[in-house]
Amino acid sequence: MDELDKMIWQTVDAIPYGQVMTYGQIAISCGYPGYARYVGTVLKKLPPDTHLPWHRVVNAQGRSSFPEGSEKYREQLQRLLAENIVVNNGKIALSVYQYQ
DNA sequence: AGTCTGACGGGAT
DNA sequence: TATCCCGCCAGAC
Repeated sequence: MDELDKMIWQTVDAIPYGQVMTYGQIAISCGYPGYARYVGTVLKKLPPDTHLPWHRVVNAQGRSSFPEGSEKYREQLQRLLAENIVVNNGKIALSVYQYQ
């Protein structure tokens, strides 16, 4: 799955500022439908100091997949807000911010 | 080989 | 809208 890992990195790296993509959507665009969970495991392996915009990846419900209240959860929302993305009660309007 | 664990998703209720 | 439940898939044991 090393090739897939690279494709996922590239896909995430290509998400424009101010927009987001879902795990499942990334898996599909990489040619691996059904690999949403794997996208998550790949992002989890990223080094803490990565430059990849991992915060632009949310789940199909338009929410952060980190436990509410956790450090990562707050960091992701903070980064999204910094990109002028509106977050209502932890929810992001995919109809507005999802990158196609 | 069997079981459990996730940064998941979708359908049923 | 909110749970709940089940299918999904690689990886760690």
